[in-house]
Amino acid sequence: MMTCRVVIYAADMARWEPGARERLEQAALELFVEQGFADTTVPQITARAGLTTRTFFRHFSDKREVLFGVEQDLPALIGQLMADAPASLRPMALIEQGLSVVASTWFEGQRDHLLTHRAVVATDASLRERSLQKKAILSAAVSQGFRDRGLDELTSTLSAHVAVTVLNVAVDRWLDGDGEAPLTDLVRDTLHELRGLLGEPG
Amino acid sequence: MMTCRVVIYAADMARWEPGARERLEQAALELFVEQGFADTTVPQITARAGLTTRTFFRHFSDKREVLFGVEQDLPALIGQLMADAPASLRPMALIEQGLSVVASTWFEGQRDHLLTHRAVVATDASLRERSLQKKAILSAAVSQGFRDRGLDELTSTLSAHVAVTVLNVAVDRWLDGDGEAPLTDLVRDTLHELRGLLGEPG
DNA sequence: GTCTATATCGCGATAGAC
DNA sequence: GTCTATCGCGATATAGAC
Repeated sequence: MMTCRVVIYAADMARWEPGARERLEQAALELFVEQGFADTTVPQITARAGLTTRTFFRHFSDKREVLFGVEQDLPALIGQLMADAPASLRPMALIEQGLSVVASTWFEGQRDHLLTHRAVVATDASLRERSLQKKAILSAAVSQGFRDRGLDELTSTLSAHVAVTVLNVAVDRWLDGDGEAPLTDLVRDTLHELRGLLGEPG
Repeated sequence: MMTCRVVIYAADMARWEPGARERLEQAALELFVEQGFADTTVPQITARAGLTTRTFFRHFSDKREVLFGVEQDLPALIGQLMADAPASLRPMALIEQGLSVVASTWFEGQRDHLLTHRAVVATDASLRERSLQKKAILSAAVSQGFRDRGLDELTSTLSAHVAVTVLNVAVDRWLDGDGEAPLTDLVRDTLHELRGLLGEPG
């Protein structure tokens, strides 16, 4: 058995410590780093968090989801961002500007945590799969944002793919690098590279 | 790879009815259409195919995978296609040409089956997730193909994303439409739209 | 081919917040 | 009182071990 952080649940105390969800997320991440995702059971996670197995599944639809709780707000935030932008902005201008904002408000300062997170996700196929789903959800939100701005279906879909791809590629470059270059610069550069690629004769 | 299947069964093929894999795929698809993916158990599938549960998991790593057996060869085929193409072809030219070939050799004639397949996948979140993984595998293969042609990491990654996105969007348009327009035309048009989008000022 | 772990989820009871 | 979070028990199917 590992260290069971048996946090005091004395009779006179409140029945539950607050922040069950956060405790589950932290306990899970710790255990995944220590022993791997597949070798960690949900009962182990809940034991460390001082909760029961049943409670885990009320907070997270499955074992993988405990690693992606933070990303849940990103689609809504981006939707807001897109709705607030001037209606006159053309798609590519909105993408460039929006990604810059997201890079500096959402990702900046999270590099260490993202490195840990990415390393854990990389170890397991089912986690990589879930990670892809999160990106698809983001893409769908961006696409919806474009449609709400009056763009047609096709342009919205393609614009969303461009935006999410550029962001993902830029984030990966950011994490692979030494952390010196700001993510915003890498976003701009990645977008520039993509433009150059598409501009070539074909 | 599934080469192990061939090796194991080759020695004593007569003992088994041939086409176990195909029977499992067909039985599964039928049952998924009839009662839904989640409400269909692996024992139900194997019962219809006249096999045991254990056999199912020898052929498919999990229940979802039975729907994606066909896509298994696509990455290798595309890798071959890219290796055979003239070294002088620029990335975008290769994409345009390669997608045209794939559209006419791989997808053409499969529209009805793809419609059924897409409808089943759309009903279940875990299937949509697996579908995304297949697309990511394809993207990785394309990216590798570009790297093998001497392109740098970034260009390869972006080119692969462009190729796979254009193909996926075009296929979706093809399936959504009335089937009159050939997929190759939709691929060309989708690529043209993407070019126009990226060419805009930003 | 058999056996088993454990992910996942339905149900009823309970405890505290409001 | 209602509402929500938690617990405890139990059932089933997937998926992997032997």
